Amino acid sequence: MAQEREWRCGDPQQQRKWAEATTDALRVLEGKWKIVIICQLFGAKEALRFSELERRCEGVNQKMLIQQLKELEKDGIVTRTVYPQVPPKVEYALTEMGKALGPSMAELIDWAFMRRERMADELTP
Amino acid sequence: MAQEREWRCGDPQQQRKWAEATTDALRVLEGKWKIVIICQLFGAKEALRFSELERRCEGVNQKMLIQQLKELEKDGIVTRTVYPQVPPKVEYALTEMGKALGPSMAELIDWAFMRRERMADELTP
DNA sequence: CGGCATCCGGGATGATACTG
DNA sequence: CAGTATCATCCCGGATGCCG
Repeated sequence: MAQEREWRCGDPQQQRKWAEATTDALRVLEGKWKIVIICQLFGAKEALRFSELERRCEGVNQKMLIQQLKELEKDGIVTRTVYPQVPPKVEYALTEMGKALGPSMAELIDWAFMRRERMADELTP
Repeated sequence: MAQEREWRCGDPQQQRKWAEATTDALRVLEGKWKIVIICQLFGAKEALRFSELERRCEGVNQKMLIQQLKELEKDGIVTRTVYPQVPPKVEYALTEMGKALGPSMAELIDWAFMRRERMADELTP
């Protein structure tokens, strides 16, 4: 949308260039749980507590979740807000840069549903 | 688009349901190079030779590329075509399921460009 | 020469117990 | 509740060899 897909041309030189750009940017999303985390934060439409995030990212463990959240925070994708109270409360939300991933995540979630439907179809033809 | 984003509602029960669906589907994209591979195949608009793919996925090594391609093939995302000739020629292309990831990958690539621009802006304000 | 397999070291990931 | 610490495991990367 923003780029009008001007990058999708046949010029090898140009392709090499955006290949580099994407590889570089995708490095931020590297890590087993990052896309899952972002999808969940995006779908929730609001900040999520650590425990809630942990519940939604099925199969993740505390250590990994914390680590990946730290990296996402460092890369400017999520914000971490601490509420000084007992019991402790920490919320995570998407930054502007993180929210900009929204369209992509939305399409990804649609794909997930489409895929699940097709998988179900194959079992009952 | 396909789902009209009907999944993006406030109902906790519903959210838990699609959280599970997405987590499950995203497992297919798990692996350090899979999204990069798909992005490159999508951007190329055509089948790519192994060596060409290797060149475009900057930083990958043969072993990893082969492994990830095998998993993607097993999960029905890419097809592998062998041309019996010397020197050997093997081409990889997206399946229908793989092409369905197009919109998401396109948005992802746009995000990559947007991010690169913003990173450059921060260095020269 | 291009595509692919195998062996091994190091770093990422996971399971569990523990703390403020 | 939200982390930290420790140790086991597995994925990843580099090097090397094979085969048409």
